[in-house]
Amino acid sequence: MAGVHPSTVSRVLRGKENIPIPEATRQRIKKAAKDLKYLPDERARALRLGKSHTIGLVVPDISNVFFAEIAKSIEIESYKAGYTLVVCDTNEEQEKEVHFVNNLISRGVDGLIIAPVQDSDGHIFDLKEKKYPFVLIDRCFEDMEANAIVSDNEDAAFKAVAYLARLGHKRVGFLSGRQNIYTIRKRLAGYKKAVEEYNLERNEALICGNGFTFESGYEATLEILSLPNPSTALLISGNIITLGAIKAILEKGLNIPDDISMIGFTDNIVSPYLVCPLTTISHPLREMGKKAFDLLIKHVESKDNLPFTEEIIKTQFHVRRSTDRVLSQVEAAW
Amino acid sequence: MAGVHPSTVSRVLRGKENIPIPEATRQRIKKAAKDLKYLPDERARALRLGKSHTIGLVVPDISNVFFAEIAKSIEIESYKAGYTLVVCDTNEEQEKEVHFVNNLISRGVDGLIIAPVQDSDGHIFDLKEKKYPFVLIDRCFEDMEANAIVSDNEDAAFKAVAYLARLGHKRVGFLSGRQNIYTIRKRLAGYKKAVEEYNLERNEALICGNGFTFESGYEATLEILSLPNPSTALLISGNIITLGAIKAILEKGLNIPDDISMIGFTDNIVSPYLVCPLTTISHPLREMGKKAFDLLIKHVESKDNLPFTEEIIKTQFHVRRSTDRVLSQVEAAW
DNA sequence: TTGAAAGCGCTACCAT
DNA sequence: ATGGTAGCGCTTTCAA
Repeated sequence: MAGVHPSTVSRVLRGKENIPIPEATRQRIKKAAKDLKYLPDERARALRLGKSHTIGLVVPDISNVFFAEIAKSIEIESYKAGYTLVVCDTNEEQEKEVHFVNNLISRGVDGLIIAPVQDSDGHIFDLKEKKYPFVLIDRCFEDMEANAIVSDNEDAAFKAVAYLARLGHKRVGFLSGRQNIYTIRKRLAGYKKAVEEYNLERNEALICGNGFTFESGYEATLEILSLPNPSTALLISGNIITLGAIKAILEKGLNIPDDISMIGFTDNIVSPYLVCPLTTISHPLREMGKKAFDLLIKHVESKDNLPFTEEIIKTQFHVRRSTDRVLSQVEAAW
Repeated sequence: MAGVHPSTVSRVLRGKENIPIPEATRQRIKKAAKDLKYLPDERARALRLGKSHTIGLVVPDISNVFFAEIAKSIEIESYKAGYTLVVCDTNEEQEKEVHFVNNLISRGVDGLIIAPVQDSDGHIFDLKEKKYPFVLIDRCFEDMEANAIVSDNEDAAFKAVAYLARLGHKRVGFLSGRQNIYTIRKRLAGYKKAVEEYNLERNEALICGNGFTFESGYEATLEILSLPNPSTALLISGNIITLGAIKAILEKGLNIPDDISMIGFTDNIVSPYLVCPLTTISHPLREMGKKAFDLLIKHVESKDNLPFTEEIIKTQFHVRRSTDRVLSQVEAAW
């Protein structure tokens, strides 16, 4: 339409200012592009250039605010950096994760951020072998060296149980999510350490649940409350589980926190406004997302083989009391 | 590696069973593919085939459970149908939306589902002009014929206010989100209609707020509570806003629902477990997501120009009382 | 039964 | 200052 060769169009439209092209031609081409509402075909560019300026994010549940927050911060960072983010939701299903990882590679994303399901790791080892840039977030594999941004689950669980112990609790229940993933194993380790150190009741029946759904939280809580000696406090590993637990507690006619104390392992915007203000462990999700993105891009844009980076981020402890609905933030340092 | 021509490999790997290729060759090729961990380059395929089996979803805030639920259901449907979903979060910024829509088209998605920011619509008209398949979800443009799946906001708002009127309220506040979008305009219309019909106090100051953030909910509520005659009930247009409103109400030392009643315009999994169980209007988000996906795919896979479909989905009214934390679902039919 | 060639849209390189 | 050409990886058509 501008009467010039495609290569010339290409040069003008990507603003190669250093190439000598008369202003007249430039304008003609730009006008034509505008009139035609021309959009470059990014597939073709990616094919030609070997770079897509796209990264993939694979999370187990985008409808859980925990991962939605992470996704949001990574989205914001990618936009700023001129990358497009592709988000995939595995629904905690290993098969879907493998599918998505392969699919994303197939479509030429420059790198991946993954919160893995952790029922298997072969596909992740494949990524390493191919030297494909990727960063694990929230969950990592302890027997695998890889880029990872995780939070300090063990320490947080320890401090939470210690806090309950100091309030006088002797039987603390632990509502776990899926037990074979990194975060839960770490939290369980911290829980057990505190149980030892504070000489609380050791009872496997107090460790209950195996899933991140509302129902599993509800049922696990009912189990614990039906014990001959039910726990007087609960440490709860997830946003949605917490709601199931509340339902069970209320149905049993119990009061929170008079009859049973709760600490939630993830904080979110509703925590202060629940039935009873919920004391929580807060994960700096936005920060984790940003760090994961920055780390990934560093690897994507570097020519050399950078060494892997693993960062464990400190959590914070938010004490919330029913007497005050005002959020008070206590440093986890005690 | 299998000693055959790429075209033969292509034929085998995509299971063109009708093409006569000896089983021996087939096995050789499949083995080689497996050993090499070969993954087809979807960019190249898309380029060649003119079809990417990818659809794009553009939402204003993925960290809001409202859109996260929609995203989740669309994700599930696409996976089942063999499509990959690309989710983009515009953060309610028009500029980002235009960027994402163009970007998605550039990368050859087969169709788009959009919950638009609605500060402008030129880029949407462009889609229509190019006959690009797309479906609007949750928010549509009243002066534009297009595929759309929305819920019955006006009716829902009317019934909610009517419900409050029947409880004896005379001054009902309306906490709106961004006022220039479809959903809010419709809700406002329903609100005003009920105010007329039930002869409630007409006062523009009772309509307050312009944003979907926690802060805007907080501040709008403070404004309403600071009126000479504060409202005795609130209709609240959003998940996050609701939390800001609760904060404001509690800070004022008021009790929910004794001093002030609340109805939330979106229901979610935490609604029953807030400070006071929240009566809500529930949008069938999963159903809306599925309908939007099915409609989009119908258009994507049809050769002809199908007529546009606009569907308005009924909402439901969930009455929740502080005396019972058990969810009681009342048909919106009364 | 398989290979060769063309082309999807783009851009880097080499010519002119 | 611009045009031609090749090739990214794939699939389809035609040829053998």
